[in-house]
Amino acid sequence: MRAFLALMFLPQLAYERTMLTSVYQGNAQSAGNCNPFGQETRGAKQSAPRRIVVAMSGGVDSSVVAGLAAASGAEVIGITLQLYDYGAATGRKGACCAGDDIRDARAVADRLGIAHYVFDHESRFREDVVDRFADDYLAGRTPIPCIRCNMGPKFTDLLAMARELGADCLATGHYVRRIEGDAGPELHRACDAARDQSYFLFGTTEAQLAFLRFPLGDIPKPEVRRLAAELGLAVAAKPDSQDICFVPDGDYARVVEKIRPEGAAPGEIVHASTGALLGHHRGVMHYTVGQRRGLDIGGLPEPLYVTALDAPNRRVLVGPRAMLAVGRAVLTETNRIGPTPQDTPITAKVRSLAKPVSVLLEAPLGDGAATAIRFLQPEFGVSPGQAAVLYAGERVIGGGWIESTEGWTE
RNA sequence: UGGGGCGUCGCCAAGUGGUAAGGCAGCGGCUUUUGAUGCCGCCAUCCGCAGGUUCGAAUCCUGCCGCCCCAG
Repeated sequence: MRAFLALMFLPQLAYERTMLTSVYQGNAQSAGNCNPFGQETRGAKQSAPRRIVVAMSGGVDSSVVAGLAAASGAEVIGITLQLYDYGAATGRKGACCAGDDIRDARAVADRLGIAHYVFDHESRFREDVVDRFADDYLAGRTPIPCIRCNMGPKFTDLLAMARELGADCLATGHYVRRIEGDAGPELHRACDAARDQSYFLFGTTEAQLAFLRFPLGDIPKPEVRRLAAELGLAVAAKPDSQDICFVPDGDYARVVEKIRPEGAAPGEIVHASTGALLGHHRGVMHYTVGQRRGLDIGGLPEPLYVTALDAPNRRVLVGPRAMLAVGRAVLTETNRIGPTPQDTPITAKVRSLAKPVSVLLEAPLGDGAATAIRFLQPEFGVSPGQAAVLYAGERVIGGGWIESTEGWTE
């Protein structure tokens, strides 16, 4: 209510409120509800939340979520987790949750007239995300810290804080849709396909999903920026975050080496099929399956790609592109969201930027169990440590971590 | 030191008189809330060195240097 009053006294508010209202109505049409923060039960009476916690990273997206929450009339509490505090993060573009971003989040909260808390989450983030990130690379895997961050600091820790604060829900700026289905809340791809972030949220449990709200799932990104501008938020033109937030300049290897110096142990580059010694490398952590650049091996008629990493022996295995074709992948730590369809085709994404491809699921998902997927067409560049996210149409039905792969055979 | 062959960008390699292809590697950029892939751009004023012939040579001639093979 405080936020609502604050907005009311802003001079240009009349126009803003009209515009915001139209956004809600747009939501209502596409998602079957009239309040992006409420229980999205089809046709049922809405239970409007009275207290909303918004995860504020300091970026445009979560700032707009805070603005939408404030305009809904609920009491809004913005929370920013300070995840790391590298000096290099200050003033850097594309970062989040540190330095200037925390100040940006605070400024947005002030502008909206909502409460804002910053919690020091550095040690937890380091353990759950950064250290694990480094260890994965040392083990020859290619980690996705953004997914670990969503699963831990954001959807476990921050969500718990929200509950403790008596919130009715936790809203984030992820581009993904939460739709109330017959069997409970479902996770769907964002309307703005180019912005869809469902890949990074496969680990969301059903219990977490019940408490989460993603108001941006129905809104195209340009519209979000326009909303930010019309709300008078200073972050309206702030560059999108990209790369890994805790890696200052895209040089992730430097971060890994700082945490685990042994990651720089050199080794051999050998041909995956002939075993021939082709060169040397300066650490397995510099490579991932499917990678072409950085091998520094010339003189061949066609390029070489990394086909596998043999961490125990510190060897990088390489071969022609054809050797990257994968037919099956074993998944571990699987999560299931909603019912797994029995007669609907299942597709999988093995990386964020990829069209979903048809797969067969060999065993049930969920509860951390292991299973495997079989690709109907060869899939290239599948790396252990990455996530395989499964879809039934637009709905995320779960996913798991790629433990190992098998080559494609006809 | 008799015979033969070869020396063109980091690597492979086309080009045998008309003014240096291409591939690999590398570098830069685009794309991208993971790592990659992909795409685009850049990358030998110079062809082992020194002379000569010619309007003009990496391409012809001579010498030297280096490497390889065969023969000792």
